[in-house]
Amino acid sequence: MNNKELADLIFPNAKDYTYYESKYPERNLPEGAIVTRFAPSPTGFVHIGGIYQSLIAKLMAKNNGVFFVRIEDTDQKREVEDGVKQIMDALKDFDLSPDEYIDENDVNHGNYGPYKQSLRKEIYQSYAKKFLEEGNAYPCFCTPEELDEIRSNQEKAKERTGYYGKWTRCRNMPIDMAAEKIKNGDPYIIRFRSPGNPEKKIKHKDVIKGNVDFPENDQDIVIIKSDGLPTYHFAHLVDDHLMRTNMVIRADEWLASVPLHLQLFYVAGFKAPKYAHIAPMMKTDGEGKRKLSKRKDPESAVSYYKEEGIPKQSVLEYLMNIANSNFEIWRKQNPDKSMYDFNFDIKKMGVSGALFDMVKMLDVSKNVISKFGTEEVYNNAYNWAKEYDEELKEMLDQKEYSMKVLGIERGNSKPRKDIAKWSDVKDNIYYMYDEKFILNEIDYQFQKITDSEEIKNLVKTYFEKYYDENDDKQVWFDKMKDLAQEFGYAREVKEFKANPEKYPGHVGDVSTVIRVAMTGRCNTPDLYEILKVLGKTSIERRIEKLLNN
RNA sequence: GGCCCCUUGGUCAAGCGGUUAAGACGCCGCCCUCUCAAGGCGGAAUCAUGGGUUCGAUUCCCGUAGGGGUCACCA
Repeated sequence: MNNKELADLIFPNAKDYTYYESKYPERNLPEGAIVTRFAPSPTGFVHIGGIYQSLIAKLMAKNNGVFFVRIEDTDQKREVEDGVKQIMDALKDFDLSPDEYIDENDVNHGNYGPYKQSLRKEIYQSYAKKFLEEGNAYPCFCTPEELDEIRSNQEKAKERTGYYGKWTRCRNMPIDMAAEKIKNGDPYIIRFRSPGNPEKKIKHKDVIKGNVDFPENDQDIVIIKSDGLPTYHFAHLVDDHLMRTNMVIRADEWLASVPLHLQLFYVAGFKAPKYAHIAPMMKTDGEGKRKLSKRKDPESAVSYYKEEGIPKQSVLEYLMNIANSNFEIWRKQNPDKSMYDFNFDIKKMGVSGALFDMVKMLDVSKNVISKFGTEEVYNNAYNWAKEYDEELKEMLDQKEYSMKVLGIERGNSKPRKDIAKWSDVKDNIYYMYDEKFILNEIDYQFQKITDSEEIKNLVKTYFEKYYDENDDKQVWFDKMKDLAQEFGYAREVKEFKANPEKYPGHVGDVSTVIRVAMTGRCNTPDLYEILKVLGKTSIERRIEKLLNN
C-alpha cells in the first residue's frame, strides 16, 4: 500500500483539493490591498482585545482591502449558544462590521465562505488528504496515556516535550500496519510530518515585532482531531489560504507558532501571509503585570463599556491612542475628522503590552462627549438610562426641561467637560429636579459662611431685592457684588486677598451661599444659568425649603 | 526549565550616536470678573544594571537582573 491508497482509505469521499483551489481563486484586488480577518471563538465572552484587533484589521483594510470575520468553533466543548450573535453584535456596536461574515442564522455574506469552521469540515479533509497523499501527514494511534508517558519520559530526560523526532511512535509506522489498524477500527488522529530541524534557524519578519528568529519547527502536531475537525494550526493554513488572507493580525500569544505555520504553508506549497502580532493589553497585578483577564477584570468585557455608559467613540479613540501614540497629537489638530482619516501605521504599534489605563480612557471620553451637542448627549444618556437606570430615565422623561439642564454651558467654544460616561449624568444633574431636590433630605454643604441666620438673610435679601431673571449675566453678577457689599463682604476677590482682615469674606463666599441654598452643593456649573433654568417657581420652592430647614 | 520577545517619569510614550530627553493622562502650584468641570501658564518626575565599541552612548554589541509570551486531540 502507498500513501495515495492510505489517503483514500482514510478520506474515501473527500474531493480533490484542486476543486477548492479553483472555487476560491485569488482575489482580484489592487496592488497592496490588505485582506485580513478577525477570527474569534464563540465562547460567549467578547473581550475588549477583540475590538482592538478588529479595529486594527479594519484600519488596515480601509484602502480597497477586505476585512472578514471567521468563526473559529472547532472546539465544540467551549462553544456557547449565541456566541456568534454576541460577537457580531459587539462589532456592530463599535462600528466595526466586517465586509464578509456569517450571520447568526448561518447565512454567509461573501464569496469565500463558509465563514465558520464547523461548516468547513469537508474542506479540511480534502487538504488533509493532500497532506496524506504527499506523505506530509500520517495517522497516529497513540492514546492520551501514551502521550503522557512520552512527556514524562522527556521531562525525566530533561528534553523538550512534544511529539517529534525520536520520540514519535507512529511517524515511521509501515503504511500497511497503519491501514490494518484503521480497518480494525482503532481510533486515530492525523499528524503533520514535520520536515524541520531545530538545529537550523528560520528568519521571520513580523509586521509589528520586527525580526524574530526561531529554531525550525520539528513537532508533528495534530492536524485533524479525533472528532474529524482540524486543530487551529491546520485550519489557519487551509482557511487563510483559501480565503486569500494576506495579512494575519492576531494576538501575540501566537508568535511562538510562527515557525510551525510557515512550515505548514511551505510544505503545502502555498504562499504564506504576512503576520502582525499584537501585544496584549495588560493590568497591574500586585508587583507584576498580566494580561487583562476575563475572570479578574470587568473592563476586559466589551459589555462593561455599555453598562457603564462609556461611548463607543471613547473606547475606540482610546484604543487608537494605544495602537499609535501619535494619534493623540493628530486628534488635537483634527478634532472633527473621522479616525479613519488618520494615517495609521501598524509598524508603529508597541511590541510589548501596555497597561490598560481607565483614568486615561475616561479623560479621552470627556473630550469625546464634550463635542456632542445637547441633543446627542440627551439621546445617549436617555438610551443608556432606559436600560440601566430607571431613576435617571424618569428625570430625562421631562425632555424639554432636561435639554435645558444638559445644555448648560454646552455647545459653546469651551464646552463643559464633566461627563465621561452616561452613568455620571444622574449625579451631575439630579439637584435640578424638584422632585429629587425638594422631596429628599438635603445636606446643605455650606462652606465659609455657616451661620444660619446670616444664610437665611442673604438668601431672602438676594431674591427679594436683587435677583431678576431678565438680567443679563453682567448685571446679574454686579448685583451679586451689591449683595456682598450690603452685608459687608468684599465686592472683589482681589480686594479681599489684599486686605483679608477688613472683610469676613468676599463675593465668592456670598454666591456660594446662594448656590448651596439652591442646589445643596458647593460645586455646580454656572449659577447664573442654573437659576435661569430652574425658573421662578422652582426657586421659590427651594427658598421655602431652606427657610424651613 | 527550553525557546522567543521586551525594559525611557506613577501610566501611555516620542527618540533612532552629539537633544535643555517631545507630548498626553495623573499629581502639585499660579492665573482666569462666583464654586466646579474645563482652559491658560508653570512645576516635580524617566533612559533597569555591569561591561565594552566610540572623541562621544538613552540610542550599537555582550553579560546580569526584572518583566512578558509559549511549550495540548484549546484557540
